Amino acid sequence: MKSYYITTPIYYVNDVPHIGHAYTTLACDVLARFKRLDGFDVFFLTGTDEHGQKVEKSAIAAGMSPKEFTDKVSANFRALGATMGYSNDDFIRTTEDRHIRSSQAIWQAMAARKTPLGRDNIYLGKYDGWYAVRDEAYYDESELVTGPDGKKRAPSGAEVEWVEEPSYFFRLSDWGDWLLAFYKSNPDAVGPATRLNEVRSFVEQGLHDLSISRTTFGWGVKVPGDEKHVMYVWLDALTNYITAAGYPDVEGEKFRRFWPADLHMVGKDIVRFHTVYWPAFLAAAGIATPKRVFAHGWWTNEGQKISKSLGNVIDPVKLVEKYGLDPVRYFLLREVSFGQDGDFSNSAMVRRMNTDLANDLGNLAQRVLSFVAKNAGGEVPQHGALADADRALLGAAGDLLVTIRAELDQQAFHKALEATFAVVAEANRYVDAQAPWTLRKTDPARMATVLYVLMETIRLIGFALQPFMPTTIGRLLDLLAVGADARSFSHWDWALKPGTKLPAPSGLFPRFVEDAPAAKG
RNA sequence: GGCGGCGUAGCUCAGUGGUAGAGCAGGGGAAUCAUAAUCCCUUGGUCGGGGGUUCAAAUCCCUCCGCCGCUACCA
Repeated sequence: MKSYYITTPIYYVNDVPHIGHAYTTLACDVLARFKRLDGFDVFFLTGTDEHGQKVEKSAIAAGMSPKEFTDKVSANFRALGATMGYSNDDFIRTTEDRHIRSSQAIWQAMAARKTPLGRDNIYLGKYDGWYAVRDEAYYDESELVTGPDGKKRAPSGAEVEWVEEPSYFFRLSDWGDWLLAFYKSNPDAVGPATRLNEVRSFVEQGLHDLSISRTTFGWGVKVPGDEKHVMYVWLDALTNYITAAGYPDVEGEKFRRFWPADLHMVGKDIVRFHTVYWPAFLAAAGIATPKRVFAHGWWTNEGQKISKSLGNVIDPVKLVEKYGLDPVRYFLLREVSFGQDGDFSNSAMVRRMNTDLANDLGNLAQRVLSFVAKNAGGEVPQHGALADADRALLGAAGDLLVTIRAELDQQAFHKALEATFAVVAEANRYVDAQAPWTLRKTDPARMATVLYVLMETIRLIGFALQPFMPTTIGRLLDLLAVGADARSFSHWDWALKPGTKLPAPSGLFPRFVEDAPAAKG
């Protein structure tokens, strides 16, 4: 059985879950569900990133130990998973023992090996720079401004001071040529293509060595052999992807089956960590690199950039409460070309719900199924010989699997949905052209064939949409009396059996009607 | 500043040399199985401005204008 390993980033516990987190994991969930239906042995991973100075400080501020704090906030992300219907197979936390072992192991593997230029991958140096205590951040000399009092200040206005601390470094500067060769021989390693261009030009500028340890705080993975240091959060965080695959047990069945990962899904803000640092870390440790990293875009809210200070953060839980889970899942992956930025607006959401889901798909199912219930005895109709129009429609529906498989392998969710809804539209045209309400009087046998063709088409549409809207489509397949054991793509060509008793039809995608503006007073 | 991308119908976008396209929105009609849903027809663009190459350019080249992304160690 072919394997498929897909990951979300691990989410930083200092954040409150928002639409961005929900979106990334949703995209992975759809791919994971699709691959399972398509016969793959899927490993779908998400989790939380729990180390670092900010977490330590937040815990103190909340009057908790870091462990208590992270237990609490990590649970918020698990809760989001339940709300959104995610099907992840594992949920990793970087504070787990398995991950600490794994992080220390990759450090040692990197330390034991040489760069392409024959030098040590890791060396002890000192990390220095202009540090703003207020901002808890380092600034480059070029960013600083000197005030009238002669003091250097950060762009934020905070005073900076020159600080030095001992730090281990990763000799990233030796890996530039290797990375460029990597991109060249693996053009699919980074998507969309525009991100690959950016990353390549970044690497072409030349790479600096990377500080990979800190001594100024303690909430992290201890550096093996020098416990005054904790590992740089990104090295720790990225390593989660191999931890969950069983690292350092590289001979284990799980690691051999799932590593290298098929896809790391990320937001566009963390492309560099995943396409420069991560491959370099892995190569330095002698571990295979992931097959693909895909970066999606950001959402705006009613045309406005989303920010905490504007107070327009989108809470996915509220969206689901208002519009329902499956419509939200559909909208997020249909509305924008995946990889691009997109805008969330109430009007666009409602338009998708009512036009695509209620009018086109929901009404197609309803008009066909209720017609069958009333005029075909409430069972799968017995079909006769197929006419050209029948074969055309069934052919279009049958082709969907090949189409959406190809689109989803390129993370083109919107195109997969577009292709599927083109068949929905074709089916609606077919209903009008065949007019079963007329055939009922003139040619009942032909009517039965038409209804059968429509039911089969709806079954295939449902199959294609299962990963996107699992709950509602599950109900649709129930209405078609497709057994739970007959819904994987190995049953794509399976056909409905005439005479099968059908349950009473019921609506699947209600129209969304805005609440009437509440009368004041 | 450097590198890259974008600017096509009211809106969102497809279209990389050969008589301008889709969806939604707008207008008209048909049908009546259905969640007043569906189906058909239709209005609408000097393809950001200018110049050039070519028998022919949204599509190639130059230039100008506007917008956006990246340009390192916060997750």
